[in-house]
Amino acid sequence: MRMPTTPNHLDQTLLALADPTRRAILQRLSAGETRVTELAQPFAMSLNAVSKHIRVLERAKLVHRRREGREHLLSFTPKPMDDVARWMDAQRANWSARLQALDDLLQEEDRAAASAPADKKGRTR
Amino acid sequence: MRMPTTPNHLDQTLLALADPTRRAILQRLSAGETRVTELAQPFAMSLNAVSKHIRVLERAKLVHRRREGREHLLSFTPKPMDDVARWMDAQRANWSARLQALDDLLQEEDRAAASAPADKKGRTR
DNA sequence: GCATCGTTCAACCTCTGGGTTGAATATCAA
DNA sequence: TTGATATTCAACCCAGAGGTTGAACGATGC
Repeated sequence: MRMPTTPNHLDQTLLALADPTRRAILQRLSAGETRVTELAQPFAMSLNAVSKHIRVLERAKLVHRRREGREHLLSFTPKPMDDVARWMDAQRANWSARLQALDDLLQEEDRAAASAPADKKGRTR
Repeated sequence: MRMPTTPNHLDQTLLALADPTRRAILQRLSAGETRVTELAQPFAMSLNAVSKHIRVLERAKLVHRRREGREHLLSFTPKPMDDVARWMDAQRANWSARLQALDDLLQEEDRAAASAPADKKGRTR
């Protein structure tokens, strides 16, 4: 039925980043403000296609557009990437916490086994 | 013409992460190995849909599957996320390096202006 | 005014993503 | 064997992504 679930910030940021053209654009922009045409120049695709990519990046708030006469100057905005970084850090913290807990548990068992050496079914490790 | 450009690792990882269901799956998995059905249980969608999400995560090598009888046990694999983190760090380093350079330049100009106070056209800031 | 430049809008195409349902496959339990 | 359980495969639907081309539109420069 395809509910109209509004995609959240992480969705849009990650989606925007999941394309090599758009990552290249960001890379270029992190070196400084750039016009649309200039930005499109190195790519083997129409200007229109690049324009669309830029809109995706804007939607994700990864780039900001400043109009100056007929030129549109794009610049990189790092904040959404910070949010992604935070999510990933939390995720990895979770993960390593669990590994640590597992490790603690194993050491606990080892100690228990050592103090009761009659136990036959030893864990292989 | 739709060239068959094979998507690289970053593409697949970021694409896999750009969906709330899949992020939730990873979150669950970072707490430990889980069966497919158990994993699907909290979601308001068919088991099949979740199965597809899992395949996307596998393609991105974010989860690993271990068969045990008829059960498939999924576990989280953090490496691809490390790669993403590295890319983002590089990106942000780039960005702040440029800001720093800009800042240095401005201070340089300020010093020049101070040592030649006759200059009329002062930068407004 | 008029041509040109920088950019987007609109329409279209094809491929993929996320979802469905129904059937197939493999394992377990009796 | 037979039936239940865990999971995928296959076919389909619809919306959206990524690309194209052609036209429109607002600044700029004679």
